Amino acid sequence: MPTIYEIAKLAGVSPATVSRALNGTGYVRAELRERIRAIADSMDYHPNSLARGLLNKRTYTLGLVVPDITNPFFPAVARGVEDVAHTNGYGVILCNTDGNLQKEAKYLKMLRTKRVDGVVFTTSRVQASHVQDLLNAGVPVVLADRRLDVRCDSVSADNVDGAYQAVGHLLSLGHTRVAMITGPANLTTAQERLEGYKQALCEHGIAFSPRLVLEGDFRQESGYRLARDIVRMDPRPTAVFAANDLMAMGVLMSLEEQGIRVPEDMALVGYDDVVLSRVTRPRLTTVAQPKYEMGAIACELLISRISHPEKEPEKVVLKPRLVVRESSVVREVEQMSRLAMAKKTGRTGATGGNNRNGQDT
Amino acid sequence: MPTIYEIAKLAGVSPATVSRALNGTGYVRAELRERIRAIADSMDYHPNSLARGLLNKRTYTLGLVVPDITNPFFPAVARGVEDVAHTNGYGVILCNTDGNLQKEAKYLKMLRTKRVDGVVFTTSRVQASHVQDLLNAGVPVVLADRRLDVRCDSVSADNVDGAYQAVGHLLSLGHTRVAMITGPANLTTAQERLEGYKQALCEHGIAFSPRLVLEGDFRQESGYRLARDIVRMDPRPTAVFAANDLMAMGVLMSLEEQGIRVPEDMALVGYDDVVLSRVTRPRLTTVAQPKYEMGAIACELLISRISHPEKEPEKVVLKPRLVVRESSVVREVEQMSRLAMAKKTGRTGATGGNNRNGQDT
DNA sequence: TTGTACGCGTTATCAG
DNA sequence: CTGATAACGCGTACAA
Repeated sequence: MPTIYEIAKLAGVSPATVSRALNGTGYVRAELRERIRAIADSMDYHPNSLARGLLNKRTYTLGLVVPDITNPFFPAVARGVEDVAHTNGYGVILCNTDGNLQKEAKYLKMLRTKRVDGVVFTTSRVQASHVQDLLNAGVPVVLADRRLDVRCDSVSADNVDGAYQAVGHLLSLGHTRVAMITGPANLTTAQERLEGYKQALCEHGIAFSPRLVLEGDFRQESGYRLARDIVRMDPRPTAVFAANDLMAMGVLMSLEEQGIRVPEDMALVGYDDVVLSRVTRPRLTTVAQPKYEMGAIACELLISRISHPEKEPEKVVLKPRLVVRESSVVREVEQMSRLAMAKKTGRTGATGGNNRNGQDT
Repeated sequence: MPTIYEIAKLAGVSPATVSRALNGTGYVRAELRERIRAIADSMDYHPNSLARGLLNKRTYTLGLVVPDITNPFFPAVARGVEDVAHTNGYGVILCNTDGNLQKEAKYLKMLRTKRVDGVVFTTSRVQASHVQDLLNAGVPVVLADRRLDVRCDSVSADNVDGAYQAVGHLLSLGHTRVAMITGPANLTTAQERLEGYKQALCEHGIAFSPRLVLEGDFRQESGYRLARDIVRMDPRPTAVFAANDLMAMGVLMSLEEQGIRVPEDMALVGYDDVVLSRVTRPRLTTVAQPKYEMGAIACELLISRISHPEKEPEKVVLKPRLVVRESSVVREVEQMSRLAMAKKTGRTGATGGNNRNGQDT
C-alpha cells in the first residue's frame, strides 16, 4: 500500500504537495498536479481513510441496525439507506440484532469503536437507553419505522392512514360487515392499524363492533386459525382486513379449504405488500409501505444531521399506498396489464435480476 | 470522546499504562488495572479503531459485495457472512452493485480506502480483473456462489447435483418425458443445472432430447410463456423441471390457466426454494440452496485467510437439497405436518418475526 | 511494574 | 505556489 510519502519521493516533492494535488485543495501548479496524479495512479494509490479519519474526526461510515436482514421487510429499507449513503460517499455497516438487547449493545460498542458518523435504527424493540447513550455521546441517530420517546430524527409510515385506506376501500365497495384480524396488542403498528379500521368505519357511519375484531400475532398460522372463527360468525362478515400479509395469506388458505371464494364470497385485504402477495391466487389487495423511501429518507436525515448537529429533530411520516389487486374486487383488469408488462422485459440475472424501483410499484 | 490520555490523567498514570491495563497486555498491578477500568467505564471510553488500525494494519472490517440485497437470494447469504464476521469481531460493509461494473469499481475503491481486511463477493457478473486487482493489492477475497478463473477461495453449491436430484426425483416417480426450462445459456449456474438434467436422464437410461429443453431467462414471465410450448408438445411431457423457482411459478400460473392440474396431469419441480415456493398452490417441489451456509463459510474462509495469507486456496462445494412438496407428488402428507408446526409456534414480531434457521429447512 | 518516545498516514497551519 | 511541522489516538520497543 503506497503512501503519499512514496509518491512524494517519486515526484520529487513534499508529501504536503502530494496531498494538495490529490485532493485538489490549495494551490499546486497544474502540470505538477497532473504528474502527481499520474504517479499515484500508476502506484495504485488509495488514500488511507484511517489516517484521515483520525485527523478530521469523520469516518464516512454509518451503522445500520436491523433485527434481521432475512426478514423480508428490511432488505428494501437497507437498500434505501445504502443507496443514499453511497451517493454521499458513505459506507454502511450492517448489524443484525435479532431483537436481542445484548447483541444490540455489542454492535453499538463496535460502531462506536469504529467511530461511525451516525446510526440508523430499524429494530423492533429498541432499547431507548441505547439510543440515548449514542445521542449523549454525540453520535447522530435516526429511527426508521419506529416510534420511540427520544429526541431525534425519525421516519415512519402512517399506519392509521394505511388501515383507513384499506378499510375505506372495502366499505366503498359496499361491504358493511368487515372483520379485522389485528396484530399483537402491545405493538404500536398493530394499535395504529386498528385505529385506522375504526376511523374508516366511523367515517362511513358504521358502528364499531368489538366482536368483529380478532387478535392475531402477525404470523400466517394465526390468520389461518382465525379465519375459521370469522366464517362461523352469524351474520357472516363479507370482508376481512388482516393487519399484515402473512395473516392474510393464512386467511386465504383457510377460506380456500372451506370452499369460500375470494373475493366473491369474502373480500380480503392485507398489509405490507410483501412479494408473496403478488403471486397468491387470487392476488392480494394490500397496503404498500414505502420501505425503500423510509430507508432513503432515514439516511438523508442522518447525513443532514451530521453536518448540522444542532438543528431541530425532524419527524417524517410517509403515506402508505393501497394496492388494489384481485382479493378485494370481483372484476379485474390486471390480467392484461401483466401480460403487457411481460413483453417489455428482457433482463437476465443469475437469481432473477430485479430492480429496486420495481420494489414498491 | 475520551482518549487514553484523559484516562491517564485522571488515574495519575501514563497513557501506556492505561493501554496495557485496558488491553490486558503487559504487566499492570491488578488493583491499578481495576481502577483504570473503572475510570474508563465511567467516562464511557471506547477505543479508537482508527488509531489502532493505523498502527496494526487491521481494521476488523470486511466488505460484502452483492448485486442487490433486495433480491431474495442475498439476505440469507449476507446474514451468514455477517454472523460469522460478528462473532469474530469484524464489521461488514454492505455494497449493492446492481451488477454494474462502474458501481462495483467505485465500491471497491471505497473498501480499499477504508482498508477493509477482506472482501466477500457474491455478485453475478464479477469482473475477474476487479478481483484480481484486489488480490494483487494484498486484499483477501472469497467468492460465494460464483465460479471465476481466479486463484482464491470460494464456496458454491453443486448445481449439477441439485438438478440431478430434482430430475432423478421425477424419473423415479415414473416420468419418462421430462421437459426442462433452462436459464440463460451464458450463466454457469444455468449450464450446470442443464448438465445435471442430462446426467439424471442418462443414469436412468433415457435418451436426451434437445427438443424437450427450452431456454428461459430466469424470470417468471419466461416460465409462463414457455409452459404453453411444453403443453403443445406431442407427445406431451408429463413433468417439467424449471431451472429456478420464478420460472416454475410462471409455469404454474400458465398450467392453471390452461386447466392442467399439477401434479396430476403435469409434475413440476423448481430450483432455489425461495419463500414463494412455500405458499403457491400446490406448493412447489424445489431444490434448496444452502444460502446461509454459503455466506457463513465464505466468511470463515476469509477470516482464516486473513491470518494465513499464503495457504492454498480452498474451493468448498456445498450440496443442495431436494425439498419435496406438492407440485411433484400426488399423494401428500405435508398438510398434517404443517398443522402440527403451527401449534408449536408462538413468537410475535412487528413485521412477522422469522428465524434464520428456518430459512432453508 | 511503569513511563517515555516514536511512528502509523494524513491534513492543516504557518513559513517561505 | 511549495515545504516543514504538528497533531489526530494508540501500541510498543526501550529505558527506568
